[in-house]
Amino acid sequence: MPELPEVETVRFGLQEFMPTQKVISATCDWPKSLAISEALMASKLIGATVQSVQRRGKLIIMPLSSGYSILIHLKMTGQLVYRPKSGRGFGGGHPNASLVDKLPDKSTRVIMELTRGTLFFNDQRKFGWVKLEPSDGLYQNNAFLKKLGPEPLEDSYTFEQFGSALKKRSKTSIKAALLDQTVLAGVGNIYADESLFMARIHPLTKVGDVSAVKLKRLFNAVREVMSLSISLGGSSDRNYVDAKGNKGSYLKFAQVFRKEGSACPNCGHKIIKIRAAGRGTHICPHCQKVPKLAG
DNA sequence: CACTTGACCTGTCCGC
DNA sequence: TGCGGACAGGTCAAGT
Repeated sequence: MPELPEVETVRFGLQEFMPTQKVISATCDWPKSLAISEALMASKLIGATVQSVQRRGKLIIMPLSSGYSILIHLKMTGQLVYRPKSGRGFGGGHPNASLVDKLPDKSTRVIMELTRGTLFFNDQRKFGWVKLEPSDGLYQNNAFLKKLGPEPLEDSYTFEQFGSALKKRSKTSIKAALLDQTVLAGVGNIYADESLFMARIHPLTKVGDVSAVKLKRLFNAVREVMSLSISLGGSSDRNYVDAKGNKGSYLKFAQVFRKEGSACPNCGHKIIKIRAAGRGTHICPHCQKVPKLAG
């Protein structure tokens, strides 16, 4: 579930704590979660200082003084939670003191000791990972970053970029195209469903059959939905929390996601759940209709 | 090449 | 109450 708004919320939280801290040690309970060789860890991670916390799509990037960058993908159930050493940072009164104090727990995969605190990478389903790659040329050399589409919330992102990326995917469903990280970066299942509802487009509509008016609506909807979610701290279903262990509140405002059986806020018809692009998909069958095929 | 499906995992929920 | 199976969803590999 961590999609762009959740990852951005995590990044924002970590940015407060991580820069200028030195990595003292890194240990893991599941080798795939910390995919860094012993030699690289010893020479480029331990003793290096974190310079900043960045995000590209759903990926967290932390450049180090060693010339390497820590890359972290949360995939579905990943959490990055920071705990300061006692007497600093959050203070005794912060609302998730109990959650943070319980770490590590059985889903903790990586523990990174820092100068002034500890970073926990928790990941119930073990799909996420922490890697280390050279900062120089990272965006050209990393296979994932190299083909990642534009950042939808950048001011420089245009409808023309959105439209031309979609032209190459005209035979696939609009939902599959939105989830394709090479079309645009950061949209996952929640925001795909929410923005398709906002734009009144059925998720199984072929990209080539979506009218120009609706495509423009969708372009705006993606940005609106994700901006709103960032302002609400993201979406917390089961697992997601931010760097301080706080949940996000966006799902309270969701119109269709996980709302099957309840009334559509636009027309009152019942929201239903279908399958599209291999994923559970939530629509209002009255507001979102597949266009009738000609002939 | 365009596109879809299965694998990677664990925890939860549902039906019997 | 226990057990099997479906499901959750980001990305890559493998398949059509």
